[in-house]
Amino acid sequence: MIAISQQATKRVLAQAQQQCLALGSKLTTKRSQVLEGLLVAAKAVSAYELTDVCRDKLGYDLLPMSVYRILEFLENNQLAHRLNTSNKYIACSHITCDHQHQPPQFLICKTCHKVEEVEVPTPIMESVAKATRKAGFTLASSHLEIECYCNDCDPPEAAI
Amino acid sequence: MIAISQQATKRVLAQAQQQCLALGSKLTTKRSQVLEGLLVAAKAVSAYELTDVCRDKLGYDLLPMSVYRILEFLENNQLAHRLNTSNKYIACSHITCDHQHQPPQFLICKTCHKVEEVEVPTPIMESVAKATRKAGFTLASSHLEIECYCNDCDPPEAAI
DNA sequence: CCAGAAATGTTATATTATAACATTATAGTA
DNA sequence: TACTATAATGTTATAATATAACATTTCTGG
Repeated sequence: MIAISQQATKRVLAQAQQQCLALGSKLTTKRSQVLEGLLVAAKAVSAYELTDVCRDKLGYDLLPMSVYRILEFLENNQLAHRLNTSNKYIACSHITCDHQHQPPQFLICKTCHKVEEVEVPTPIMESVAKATRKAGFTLASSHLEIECYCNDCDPPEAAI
Repeated sequence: MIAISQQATKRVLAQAQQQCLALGSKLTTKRSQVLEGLLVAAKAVSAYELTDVCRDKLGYDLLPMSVYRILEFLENNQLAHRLNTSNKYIACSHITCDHQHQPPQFLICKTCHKVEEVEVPTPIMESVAKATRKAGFTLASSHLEIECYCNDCDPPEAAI
C-alpha cells in the first residue's frame, strides 16, 4: 500500500514519466493527475471515488469517463492495478522504490480496502500454477487477489 | 463446474432441500428454481443472466431483485458461490456428489466464464495463509479465485 | 503549416447491485 | 380455526460501476 509524502510524490511522478517513455508512451498532465490521486488515496478506490479524490484533495477537474480511460492506460504501463475482486484501483507499489519485485500478491481488506502487496514465495506460486495447468487452465495473471480483513478491521461475526 | 443431466437435477434439488432443512432453512419453489438455473447454466453467470436462463430455458418468471435475494440465500446455505472476481455466480460443485471436499479454489476462465474447482494441496494453502498472517491480515475466505484462460479459449495476445 | 494520430471531451446507456416499502405465504399458538 | 409473528416475495426506485460512440482538441512528424 502506498502512503507517500508530498515531496516524494513529485519524484515518483517524474519517475513514472520516465517509465512511460521507456514503454513508448507519455504520462500527460491528466494521466499524472490520476496517478497522483491514486498516490494520495493510499488505499484501493473506485474510479468514481478517485474522481472525487482528484477534485477534493488536489483540485483536478476530471470526468469519470476520463478516469476510466486513464486508469486503463496506467495499468498498461505498470503504474496501477485494477483489483477485480473489489472493482477498485491502486497505484503499483513498485513505483515508490527502485528495486525489482516478484509478481505481487494482493491482500485486500474487505472492510477498509487497505491493500498490502506481499510476495508469496515462488515455489508456492509454482504449485498453484501447476495445479492450474493440471486442470487445463493457464494463469491469466501472475498476481492473486486475496480477500482478507486487516488487523485494524475486525472480521464480521459471520466470518469467524 | 457443474454440467448435469435433467434426471440428476431433480435428485440434486431434493438433496439441496435436505441440506437447507439441516441448516434450519427452507428451499422454497423460487429458490429451487434459481438453483436449477445455476445448474443448467453450467458456467458462471451474472444475476441478470441467470434471470434470463431461468426464463428462457426453464420457463420460470423471476425478477432480478428476487434472484439477488435468492442467490444470497443460496450462498448462506452453501449451495452457491459468488465469484467476486467476475461478479458472477455458480452452483457449489459439492451438491452434485456426496463426499466432503477441501475448501475449493476456483479457476475462472476470463473469456468463457467456465469455472473449475480445484483442490490446491493443503500445505500450499497453509503457506498462503501464513504469509497473510505475517502481513497482519486474516483470510476472509478459504477459497481463492484464480483468473485463467481455459484450454478452449486462447489467451488474448496481450496476455502472452 | 498541414495531415494524421493521439488524447481528451461529451453524451448516452449498459451492467451490476441495493434500498425501501408493500404484499403474500407460512408456521406456531391461543 | 383464527390470530399473529415472521419469512418470503413483489414492486419501484435508484445507486454504483463501466463502456460505447462520436466530437473536439492537442500533439507530432513531415
